Amino acid sequence: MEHRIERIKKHLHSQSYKLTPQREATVRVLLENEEDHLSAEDVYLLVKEKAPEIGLATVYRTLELLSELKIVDKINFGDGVSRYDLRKEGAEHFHHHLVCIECGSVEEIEEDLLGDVEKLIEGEWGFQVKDHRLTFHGICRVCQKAAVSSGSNTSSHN
Amino acid sequence: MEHRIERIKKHLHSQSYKLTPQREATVRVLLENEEDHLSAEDVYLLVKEKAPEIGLATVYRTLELLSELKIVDKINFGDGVSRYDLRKEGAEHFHHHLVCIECGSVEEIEEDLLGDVEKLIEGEWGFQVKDHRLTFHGICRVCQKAAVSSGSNTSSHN
DNA sequence: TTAGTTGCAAACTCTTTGCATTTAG
DNA sequence: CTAAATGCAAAGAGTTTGCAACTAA
Repeated sequence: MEHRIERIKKHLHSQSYKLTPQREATVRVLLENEEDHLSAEDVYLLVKEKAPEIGLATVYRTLELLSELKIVDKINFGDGVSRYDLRKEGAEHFHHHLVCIECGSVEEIEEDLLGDVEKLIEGEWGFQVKDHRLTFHGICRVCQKAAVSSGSNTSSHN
Repeated sequence: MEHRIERIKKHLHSQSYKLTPQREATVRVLLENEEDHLSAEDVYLLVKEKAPEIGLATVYRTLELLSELKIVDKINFGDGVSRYDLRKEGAEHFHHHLVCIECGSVEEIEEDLLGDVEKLIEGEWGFQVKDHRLTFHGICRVCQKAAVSSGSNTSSHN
C-alpha cells in the first residue's frame, strides 16, 4: 500500500502537482475501498473520517486530477452519479462490470474479454480502439438463488 | 414510419397511456433522427419546431416513459448528459457504440459482438445477462487520416 | 518564496416535482 | 366524464467555480 502511495506521489510530482494531506487521504480511501465503486460523496464522507476539515470541492478536484492522470477511472452506471475506480497496477484496459438489476451489486471482471472483438472493430470498422467500457446488466448468482427458493416459477431452460 | 408510430400508439394504449400530440411529436423527432444520440435538450429543441408550446418537463417525462416501455434506450457517454436512442425493431440487445475521442463522433454497431462473451459470463460467473452496454473509445477513421496527413510523426506500427 | 492548493459559498447544469389546468379516449 | 397528461415555475441533485487564505516543495 505504501509503495502505491509513493508511486502516485511521484506521478503527481512529475507533473508538478503536490501531494497534499487531503490528496493523500483521498488516495488512501480509494486504496482501502478498491472493491467498491465510490461516488464523490462516498469518498468525501470516508475522507472526512480521517481529515474532517476537507471540503467536498477538494474531493471533486482530486478525483478529477487522478482521473486525468489515469490513476482512477470515472464510470457511470446510469444513475446520475459518477463513480471512481482505482486502476489496477499495469492494467492496460478498463475492467468490466456485472451490475445486478435486482440488488444493485457490482462485480468486477479483470480478465480481458474483448481482445477478439477489438481486432474486429479495428479491421471491419477502421476504428482505432484506445479503451472500452463494458457493463452487463442482469441477475447475480445470489439473486438467482433467492428467486428460486422463493418459488418463482419462471421456467429456467438452462 | 407511420406504421412505427401506430405500433408505439398501440404499445402505449395497451398500458393505458395516451398518445398525446406532444408524445407523437417527440416520437417523430426520434424517428427522424435515429442515427443521432439526442439529449433531452436536443429533443426538446427539435420538438419545439413542430409544437412550440411543448415544455421541457414533458419531453423528460415522455423520454422516461418511452424508456420504461423499452421503446428507447437511455445512454450516457460520460459527459453529464443522458442521451436517448430508439431501439431498432426487434433488437434483442442494445447496440454498441464507437466514440471518437478526437472529434466526438458516435458510430453505431448493430451486429451482436458479445454472444460468446455472454456465454462465458453466464458459465464462469453464474451471472444471468439481461442486457449490456459496450462502448469503445478511440480514434475514428476520419481522424486517423487527418492525423496522418497533418504529418504527426507518431510511429504507427500496424 | 511562490505556484499550486484549499475551504467555503455561490453558481451552474441537468433532471424531477407540485399543482392548477387541459385533454385523449 | 375522468384518469392521465401538460406547462410552468420552483425545487433537487450532482458538480463546478471564484476567491481570499494557506502550504508543499
